[in-house]
Amino acid sequence: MIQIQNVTDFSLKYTLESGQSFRWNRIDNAYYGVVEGRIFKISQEGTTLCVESSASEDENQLVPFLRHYLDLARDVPKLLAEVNTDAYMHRAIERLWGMRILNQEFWETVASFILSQNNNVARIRGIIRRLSERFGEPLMLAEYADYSFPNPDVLATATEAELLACGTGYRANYLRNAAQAVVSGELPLTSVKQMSYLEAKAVLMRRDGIGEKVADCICLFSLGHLAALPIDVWIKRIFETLYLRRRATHREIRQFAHSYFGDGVGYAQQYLFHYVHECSNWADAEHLSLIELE
DNA sequence: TTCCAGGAGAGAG
DNA sequence: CTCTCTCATGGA
Repeated sequence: MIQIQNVTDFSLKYTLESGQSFRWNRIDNAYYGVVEGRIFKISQEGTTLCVESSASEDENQLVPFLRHYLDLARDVPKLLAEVNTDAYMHRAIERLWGMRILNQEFWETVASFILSQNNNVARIRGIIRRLSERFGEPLMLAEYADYSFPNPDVLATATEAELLACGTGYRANYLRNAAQAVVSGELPLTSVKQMSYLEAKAVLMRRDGIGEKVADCICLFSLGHLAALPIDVWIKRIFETLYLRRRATHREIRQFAHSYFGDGVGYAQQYLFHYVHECSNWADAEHLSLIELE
């Protein structure tokens, strides 16, 4: 067991349970998940993270890897201070203090958010679990068993029936086409990782099944582009009712959000998104009464 | 039964 | 450009 000390302004719970990763399971006080081919067991005690890995890696490999994955090197208090611009953001930041944006493996994030469209988190998790069981490699950490996320070449040769059996629904061909594009080099993952936010987003959106919202999720949750702003129905609703107080196009929301929150808009978005889900009675908040929009 | 879920694409206007 | 309809699936 390896410890990561002096981890301040970090919440393992909010980071792993805020809908950016679909691979973590909480058992008692610990989170089990598969990241890039090995199982991690992570628990947080104050400012200490206790980590176990199914791979035989020493502290000098594991700690830098997880610090990057969990975004621990970022000055989050400074970033949050910059987007703490109103009472509502203040509440979200206070409530979810320490939530960070993960830096997840690129291909898994591409595939996961292709599957996320018109879907809910519980079902997305189930689909990804079944895909991993069916097409991934088995892994063990003590008594805990899981599977690696399947590589593009495996999914590229899967039949539609096999993908449908995992519950992908009509997204099966989107997933397989993306996998084939990675294999063929049409979607060059390593070079996309080097691109700017807007370049990477444009390349991703050339794939069938990746629109603006999914591309932004990939850019934000995998590539570290904090200027990315995934606009789903809830983020749209928040900006329309709380900030703009009128119906607005995605373009208008995007423009407002960038001028209002600045470069850390992606982080701000994640706090807003998770806050409305954590507080399911968000409409009851006295300052956020639902406004009738024509 | 209908509605909804971290949407996207095709078609019409 | 915007609006509308449909897509597969399962839980509420």
